[in-house]
Amino acid sequence: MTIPRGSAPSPKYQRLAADLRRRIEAGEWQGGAQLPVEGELERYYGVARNTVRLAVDVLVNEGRLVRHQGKGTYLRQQPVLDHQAYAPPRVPGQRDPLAAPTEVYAREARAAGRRLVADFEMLVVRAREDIAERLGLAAGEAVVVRRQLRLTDREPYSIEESHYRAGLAAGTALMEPVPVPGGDEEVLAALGRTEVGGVDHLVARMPGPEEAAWFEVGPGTPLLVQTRVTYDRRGPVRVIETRYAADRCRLHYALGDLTARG
Amino acid sequence: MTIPRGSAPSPKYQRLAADLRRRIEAGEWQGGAQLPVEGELERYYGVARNTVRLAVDVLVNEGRLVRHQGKGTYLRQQPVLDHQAYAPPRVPGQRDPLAAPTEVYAREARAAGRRLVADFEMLVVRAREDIAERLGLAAGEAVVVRRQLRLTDREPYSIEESHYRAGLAAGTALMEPVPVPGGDEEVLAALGRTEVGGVDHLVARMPGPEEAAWFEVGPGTPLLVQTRVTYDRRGPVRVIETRYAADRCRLHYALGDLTARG
DNA sequence: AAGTGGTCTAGACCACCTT
DNA sequence: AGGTGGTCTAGACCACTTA
Repeated sequence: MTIPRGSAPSPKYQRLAADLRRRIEAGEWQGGAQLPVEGELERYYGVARNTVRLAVDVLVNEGRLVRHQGKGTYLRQQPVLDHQAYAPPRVPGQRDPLAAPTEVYAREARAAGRRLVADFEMLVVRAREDIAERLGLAAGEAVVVRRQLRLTDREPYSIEESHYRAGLAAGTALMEPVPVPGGDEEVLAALGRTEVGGVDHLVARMPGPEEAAWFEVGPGTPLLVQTRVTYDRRGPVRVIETRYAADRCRLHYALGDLTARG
Repeated sequence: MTIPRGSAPSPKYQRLAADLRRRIEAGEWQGGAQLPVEGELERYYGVARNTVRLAVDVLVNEGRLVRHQGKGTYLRQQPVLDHQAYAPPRVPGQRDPLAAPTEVYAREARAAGRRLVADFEMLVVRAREDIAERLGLAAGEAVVVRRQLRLTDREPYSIEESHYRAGLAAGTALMEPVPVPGGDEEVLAALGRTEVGGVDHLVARMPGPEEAAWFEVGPGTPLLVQTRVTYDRRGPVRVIETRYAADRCRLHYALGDLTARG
């Protein structure tokens, strides 16, 4: 047994995890480098293979390592893509859009030297309970969901879903299973329902199995979920829920008076 | 082997996890109820104990279950506490504070029927690289960190750290190891450095070992990290980094024109 | 003392990737 | 073919909680 005994946690696999964490932070392996294979760690630390795996599990769940079957265990590297979630209007009184058209994401990706593509889906479903409540609907009422699935350089990035009351979308381009060229805002404006205000709710949580599969994330990567309710004078217009793989994104909000700096 | 074979994932422990997930979602166990003990699952599904543990690991990492040594495995329940991270001024031209004094958190907790308490620490350290950059400092320059450790009903809730350039804090109440009664904003105002604008950066990530220990979270609970840089006309004033246990909080941002609704 | 989850071992075989 | 991580077993003992 060659594992350093820190003070507190006695379990062997935790001390092993702590030692690997220390070596990682000391920069022993750089970039997306491969760690020693399990057999080597087994011999080096003089423990059973399952103990090595328990230790590596800890670091995988912390988001530091990633395992690739048949290849090895690697340091994870995380290039993030920033997204401006909101900025107040530059000219007072002028309205900034509360929804970012795909073009905004594409521009942000381009600025980072990456290419963004998006798939589109339209579906009609019973509203989830929290969505119904925010739209002021009865539980189980139908909503139109317009979904954008975004990838940067083939890497899954976000799922954005706009939820509309079925009666609002009926008979408009919002029922078409294709994106509206100028963005859904254009349709809403034509309906006299221009969004002037909104509220964002932000939470982080671990993905469920379907989400983990779509985002291609294992344990150790949470989702960042942004839920925006937009309003006009008549009430709520839509709920936009956007889920991001948290290791690939950072959301920005500009606040207050920005003529200062920002 | 009594585990239902879904279609895709053949590994036994994954099918077992999927079946437990299904039973959880079907409401077989409610509230913070205890699941069958490992030995019982072992017999019921006809697998080895380690296989049961692998399956339960999956659900723990998804944040659905929590294990208590010597007691059992339980459904996790998550009462969240909402926090208004920002709202634009109600009267145009009037300034809303960009930092929420402890009193705001206390009021939000009270509204949820909980009691909030906070510990305070002041320390002088070399600035982290990203903090230095945002404050416009050279790498390794000293900063004053004023830290609020907040708990609701003894449950760890958030760690908020305000970072000030050492030269700014020198000779002021910001150097005192106690909270400023009216909030640090009062001191800044007296220095002629009233914050008028800011930018928030939001990310989610898994906690490191110290963070997991302080927040009393195991695997399956990410952190939500809010980093706010505030400005006045002369430049950046401070960086406020707030870390929340993501299962205990939800951040709100009010956007645009709120006279509409919200 | 009994019951629960936590740790650890030793070994087997499988699935995937590279050569 | 050989190496890597992935799965699974069977059994042992430890640590913590409750009665």
